[in-house]
Amino acid sequence: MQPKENIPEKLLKPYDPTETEPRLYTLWEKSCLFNPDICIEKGFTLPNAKPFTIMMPPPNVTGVLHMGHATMITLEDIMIRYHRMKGDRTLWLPGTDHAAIATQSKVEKELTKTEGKSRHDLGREAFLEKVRNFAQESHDTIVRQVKTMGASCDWSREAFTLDETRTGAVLTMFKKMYEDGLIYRGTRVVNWDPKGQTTIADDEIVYEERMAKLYTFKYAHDFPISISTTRPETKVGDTAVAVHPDDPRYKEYIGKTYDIEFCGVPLHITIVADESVEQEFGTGALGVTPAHSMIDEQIAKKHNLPTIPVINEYAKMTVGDERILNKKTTVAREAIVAWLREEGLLEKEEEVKQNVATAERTGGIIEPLPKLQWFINVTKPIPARGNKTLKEIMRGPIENGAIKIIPDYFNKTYFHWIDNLRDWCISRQIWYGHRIPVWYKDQEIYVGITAPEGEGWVQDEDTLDTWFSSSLWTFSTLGWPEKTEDFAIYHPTDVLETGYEILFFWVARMILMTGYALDTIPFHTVYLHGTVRDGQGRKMSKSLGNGIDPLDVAREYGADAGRMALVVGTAPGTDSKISYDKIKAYKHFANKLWNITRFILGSTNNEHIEAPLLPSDIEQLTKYNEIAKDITKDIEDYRFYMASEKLYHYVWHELADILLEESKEIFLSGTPEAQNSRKTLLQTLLKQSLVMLHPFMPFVTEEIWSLIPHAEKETTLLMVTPWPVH
RNA sequence: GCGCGGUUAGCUCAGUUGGUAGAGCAAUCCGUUUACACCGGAAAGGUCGGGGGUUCAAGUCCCUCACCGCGCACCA
Repeated sequence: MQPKENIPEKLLKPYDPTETEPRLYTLWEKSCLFNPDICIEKGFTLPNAKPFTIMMPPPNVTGVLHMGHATMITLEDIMIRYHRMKGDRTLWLPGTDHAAIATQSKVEKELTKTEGKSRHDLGREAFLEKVRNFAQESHDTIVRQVKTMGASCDWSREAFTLDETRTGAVLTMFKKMYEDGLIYRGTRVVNWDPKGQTTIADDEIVYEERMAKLYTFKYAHDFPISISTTRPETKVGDTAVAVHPDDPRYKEYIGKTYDIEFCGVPLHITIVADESVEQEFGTGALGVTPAHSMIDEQIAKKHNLPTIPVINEYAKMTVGDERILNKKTTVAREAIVAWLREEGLLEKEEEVKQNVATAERTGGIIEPLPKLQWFINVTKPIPARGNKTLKEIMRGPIENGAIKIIPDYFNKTYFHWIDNLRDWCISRQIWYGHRIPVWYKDQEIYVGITAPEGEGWVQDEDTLDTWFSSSLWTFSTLGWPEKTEDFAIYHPTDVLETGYEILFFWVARMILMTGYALDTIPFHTVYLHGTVRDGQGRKMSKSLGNGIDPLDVAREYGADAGRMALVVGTAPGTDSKISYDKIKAYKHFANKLWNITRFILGSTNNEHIEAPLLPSDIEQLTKYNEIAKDITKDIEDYRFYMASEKLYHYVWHELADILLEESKEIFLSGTPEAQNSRKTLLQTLLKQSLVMLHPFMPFVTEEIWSLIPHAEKETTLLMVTPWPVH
C-alpha cells in the first residue's frame, strides 16, 4: 500500500533543480552558517574546534566564470562542507582578483572598438573609472555564478585584491621588501610588450612556433667572420661577435676590433670569446646585441661591452638613415636584407622553425628592451631568515614536506622552475593596479605607504605586477598587517586548491611572500586540478565555441549534476573531459535519490520509525558503516573522485537496486517485526546517504532532508548535520 | 636540449602499500508487476602500448623502445 496523501506533493513529481537550488541558497545565506562565527554562536561548532581554512583563488574580474572555475568551486565546497559537518571551525573566504593587465587590456580593446579611443585619449583617472565599472560588473556576475554553484563561502569576509585592506597589505609589503634590500630598481633587458606597452614577466610569455628565415652574412666585406640571425635589423645594435674560445676557425681574431658601416650605421665590433657559444650552431659565431637580447646582455656584461639600444617601445628603429629609421622592425628587416643582397654580403637564407615569444594577454610579439624597472631579488641572503634567499624560502617547505603538493609529481616541476628563476620584474607600465609607492624629487627617492610631506614629489607612474598582490592572498585576506583575530585563528590555511597552470605564477610566490614576511607557510596542502576540456578533449575557448557555461548547466541540469560531473572520475593534476552526457547522468542520479525518498516515505507513511533491527538488517547497517568509513578516508586523502563514485554506486546499486527491491517483498508478506525493522533500516540508510552526499550534491540532499520525517534530536539543516564517521 | 605526465572495455577514465582488472556513457537482448523509462534485469566487451627484468605473484616495481600530451630552456 502506498498512501500517497502522506507524501509531500512535490515528491510526487520528478525532482526540479531549477526551482529548488536558488531557494535553498537563499535559505543557507539567511541562516548565516557559512560564517564560522555564527556556527559557533548557534552551537553547531565548538568554540575550541580545530580550524579548517581555504582561501578561494580569486577569479579575475575579466568576465564570466568557466568550467575550470566550476571545478575549483566544487572541489573546495566539497572540502568545506565536509569539514563543517565534521565540526571543524570552517572558513572559506571568497574574493576576486583585479588581474591588472588582463582587465585593463580587455577594457582597452572594448574602448577602441566602440569609441575608437585609446586609454591615453581618456587620461589616467577617466580610464581607471571605466575599468573600475567594468570590474564591478564582472565581479557581480562572478558572485552570482559562484552562488549558483552552491558555494558555501563566507561572503561577510569577501575580499578583492585591489580593495583598501588588500592595498594596505601590498604597500606595506613593498616597503618592507625595499627596506630589506630585496626590491631594487635597475636597468635590465626586460620582456617588453609593444602592443600592451608594458613589461611582462617571464612566465607571462607564450611561445608560438612559427617559420622564420635564418640569414647568414657578414657585416662587411672586410669583416672576417660570418654570423647568422633571424633578426638582421637588430644587428645595427651589435657591439661584439662572440665565438667559442676553443674554436680553431676564429681563435686568431679574438680580442681584435673592427670599425665598419652596416647599412649606413657605424659599428664598432669586438671579437670576444665566450664559453656559451655553441660551435656547431650556425657559423659558430654570435653577433652580440646587448640591448635586445637577454643572453647577449649577459655576454656583454661579462666582457664589459657597451649597450646600444636601436629599437624603441613601439618596436620601431631608432638609428640609421631613411631606409630603417622609425621603421617597424619587420620593415627594417626587409630593408637590411635587401641591402645585404645588393652588397653581396648575404651568404645563406634558410627556413627554420622558431619559437616566437608573445604576450599572453595581448598577443603582441615580445621585444627585449633595456628598461628601468623594479625587481625582486631572489638570490640575496636575508639575515632575518637565517640568510636564506627567496629562492631557498620557496624551495624549503616543499623539500621538507611542510607543504604537500597533490599530485606529488609536481614537486619536480616546481624545483625545476625555481632553478631557472631570475629576478622577478614587478613593475608594469599600466594604470590599473597598485601604484608603486615610490616618490621622486630630484635625486631623492621616498618609499612609503602614503605620499611624503613637502612639495615637488612625483610618484612613480608604474603599477605592480598583479601577482604581487595575489601572492599575499592567504594573509592579506585575514587583515594583515593588522594583528587580527582572524589571522591568529585561520593562518596558515589548510588547503590551496587551484589549477596546475598557475603553480609558478601563484603558488610559488605565495610560498615566497609568506615565508619571507611571516616566516611560515601559507597552506599545508596544495591540491592541483587539471584543465577541463570538452567531450573531444579540446580546450574550451570562445573561438571554438565549445565552452560550457556553468550557469547553463545549472539551469538545464542543476548545479548538483554539474558538480558531480566535474568531480567523478577526475583525478588531481589530470585534465578531464566534460560533456552533456556526463552531466545528464548525474541529473538522473539526483532524480533517483528523489524517487528513493518517495518510495521510502510511501512505505513508512511519512513517519519517523525507530524499531529494533533484525540481524539481517543490522548486517546491512554494518555494511554501510564500512563503506562510509572507506568514503570518509577517501575524502580525507583528497580522493574526491573515488568518494563520489562510491556514493553514487552505493545509493543506486545497493540501496535502490537491492535493498529497495527486496523491501517490496518484505512489506507485502513479511512479519510486522521484519517490516518495522526494514522501515527503520531504510530511513537510516537514506539519511546517512544524504549526509554523506551533501558535500557533493548539496541542493538535492538538503531539499530531501527538509521533506522527510526526523527524530527530534536531528537538525533541521543538513548542511550543519554532523558527519557520521570520525 | 632538460624535465614531467599519459598509453587499461567502442568512448571517457578509475585502479590508494604488487595478489590473475573496475565504473560511467554508448552499443545488445529481455522486461512497463504501483519509487523511478531521468527505470529494472541479463549478457557482451580488455594478451592493461611493444620488448626485457625482479618476484611464488606485476596494470601496479626496475630497464628499454615507440607514440601522444605538457612544462622549462634555447631560438645566433
